[in-house]
Amino acid sequence: MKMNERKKKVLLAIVQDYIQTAEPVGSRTISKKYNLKVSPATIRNEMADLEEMGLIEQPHTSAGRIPSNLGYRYYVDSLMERNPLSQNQESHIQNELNQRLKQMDNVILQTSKLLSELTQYTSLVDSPKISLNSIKHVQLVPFQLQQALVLVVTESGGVVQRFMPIPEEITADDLNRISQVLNKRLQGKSVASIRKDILDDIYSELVRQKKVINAMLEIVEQALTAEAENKVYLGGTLNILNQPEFKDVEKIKQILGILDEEEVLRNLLAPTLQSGADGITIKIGTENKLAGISGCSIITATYSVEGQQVGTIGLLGPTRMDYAKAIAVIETMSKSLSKVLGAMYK
Amino acid sequence: MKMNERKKKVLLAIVQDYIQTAEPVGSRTISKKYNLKVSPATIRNEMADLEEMGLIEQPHTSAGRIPSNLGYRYYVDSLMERNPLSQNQESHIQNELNQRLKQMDNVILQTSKLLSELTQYTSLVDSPKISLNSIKHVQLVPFQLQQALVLVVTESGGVVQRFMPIPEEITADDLNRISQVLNKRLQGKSVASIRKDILDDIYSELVRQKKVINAMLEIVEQALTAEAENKVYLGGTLNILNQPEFKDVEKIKQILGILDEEEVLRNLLAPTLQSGADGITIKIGTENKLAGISGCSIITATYSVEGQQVGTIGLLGPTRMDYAKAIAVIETMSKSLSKVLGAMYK
DNA sequence: CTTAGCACTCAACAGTAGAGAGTGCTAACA
DNA sequence: TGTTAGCACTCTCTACTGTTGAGTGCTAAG
Repeated sequence: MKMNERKKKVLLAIVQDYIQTAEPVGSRTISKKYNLKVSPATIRNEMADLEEMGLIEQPHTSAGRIPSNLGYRYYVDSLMERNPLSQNQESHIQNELNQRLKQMDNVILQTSKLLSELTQYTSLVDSPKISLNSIKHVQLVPFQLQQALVLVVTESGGVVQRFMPIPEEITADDLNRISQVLNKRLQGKSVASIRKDILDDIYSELVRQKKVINAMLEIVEQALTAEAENKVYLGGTLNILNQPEFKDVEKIKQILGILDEEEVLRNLLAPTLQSGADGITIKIGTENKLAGISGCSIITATYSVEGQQVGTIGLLGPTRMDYAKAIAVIETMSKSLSKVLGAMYK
Repeated sequence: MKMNERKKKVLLAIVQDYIQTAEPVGSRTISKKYNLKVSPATIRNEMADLEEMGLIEQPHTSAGRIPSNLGYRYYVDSLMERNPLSQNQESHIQNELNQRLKQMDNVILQTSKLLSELTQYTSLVDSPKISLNSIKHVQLVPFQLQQALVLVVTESGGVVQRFMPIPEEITADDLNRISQVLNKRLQGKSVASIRKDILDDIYSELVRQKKVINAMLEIVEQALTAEAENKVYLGGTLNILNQPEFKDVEKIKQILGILDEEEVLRNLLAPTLQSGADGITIKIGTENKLAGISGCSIITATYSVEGQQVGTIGLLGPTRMDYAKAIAVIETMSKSLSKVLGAMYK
């Protein structure tokens, strides 16, 4: 069976209409609304063919047709017009983003919010994983007897804090001195690159406090690897409840359960090999391995700093989502985000 | 109409049974299951009285009875046995809590998780608001040309970070010096108590950097008041979906919408005047002003450090919640939490 | 005061009928 | 050969109906 122009038009009409209405699309509707200039009967013939090809399906005998996963795929790959947002809309996003923030956490949070607001889908954004997460500043703050707060500021602007027990005999002054030495030696180094020679240097400068230093380095290492395991921000979680396909409490439970598990989200965002030239990946329906979201699609795009991909943003919606719009928005958004972050790291 | 012993027993039976089954309770059930030793007919008479008194109601003519809000209130105030958890269970909670954590954020988070796990309701915990949120340590970290990271550690162990622009001529050494001076002068002070004389001292020590210092103090102030506006942690948000009264998507949307707004949650937790001697407040059904949760009850308890109330923990469930258990758990939990926090602040 | 008996009410369920949407097939037409 | 009108058919959806069962309120007897 070959795909001719009219078949394409019919499929396009079905997908578009179904995306809009969430109702099966009948032959008459297509004939009238999308003026194909042929009668419903002809459309029906084409639809029978399309069904045979696996691109559309019938929920039940006397219903209209809805796109199959394959149908969406064909639509996304070949039919859909991918018109990027207009200059206007694009600069609107950039402005909005610029306006909303000052701080790292905030950039990500606001990106996520903006994404979900613009699309009415659920947005996922992971925080940038700056690969060379090296140390900018280390500080030991005396807290109470035998307890200190370890502060580590990373190159990426993140701050990690941990409490740490210290021996009684260490004074506040000691802590200060240790901080200074550590700073001198560790600044700009990534944890991985802290080698024995550096350690030896440190030890020789601070003979007495070897134990404290070791304990602390352990904490620093922990902290940095923990930070590297980046957080995923969610926006518009509840938007998904507005979709008619989620009228069932069981489904709601399932999807919200998934959104509650950060680990799972991280996997969802993990960009796939086959991401298009523009870094955009689209996973349709059952293409997602995860059972609970077989009725959903996920669109992801990566964002970068200085040409290096550092994170991913994504949109989660029903399989019947407005791909054209979602893609346009996410594309613009990833660009804007890259720009903002680029400026921050200068 | 007066409340006699038998009426109380009938009401108790109705409340308990309904809490368990979520089904209207009939006269026969009560007679059989709660062996009151009188016939259903007698029970029916009593029920008619109870209904007249507004303590129970009938969803429809031929259904059993369910407790009204007033009925729950009577139950909670006069009928319910408030047996605290056994030694065993109590120490279990304390252990569990001890085991789970090291760090402040963590204490609160884990408390919230534990609460919801134990009760299967949704838990709310606000982070402790240590009233004298004074400054423990201030640090300016040079970040890039003309940008520095301001770190403020508070007495409560919180760390706040902000970026801040700095004039070009200020060097890293300058920043260090400023940090040192500020630390000397500000340590132990709450923002409110930073008076002009302290400022003058600082200015006189750092004549050249007046502008930077002012900008920075502003940031510090902002940061601390922001931290004081404490975060509310949620646990088991989805538990509420397991309750049969939330089978309706609209209701789900409403309640989850509410749980999404931190501001609202803070209000829900705000302990009320009439909190009992033990610091436990119970709001039943429409006693909550907020429309969306008129079908829910909220139990809150305060927790304290060194005798001072510093925060609130709460449980949100359907009006038909297991008050006895919820109260017992929350009571124990607030004690445990106080203990853990007390130890942390020593 | 308690209880048995009884008529009554109402929700829930299953079954049925009719309407409406949409199809597939066939035969006629261009 | 492709297109179209016509028509029988299928299936969902809704409204209506009757039935069942739980539970009540009332009355009169114990």
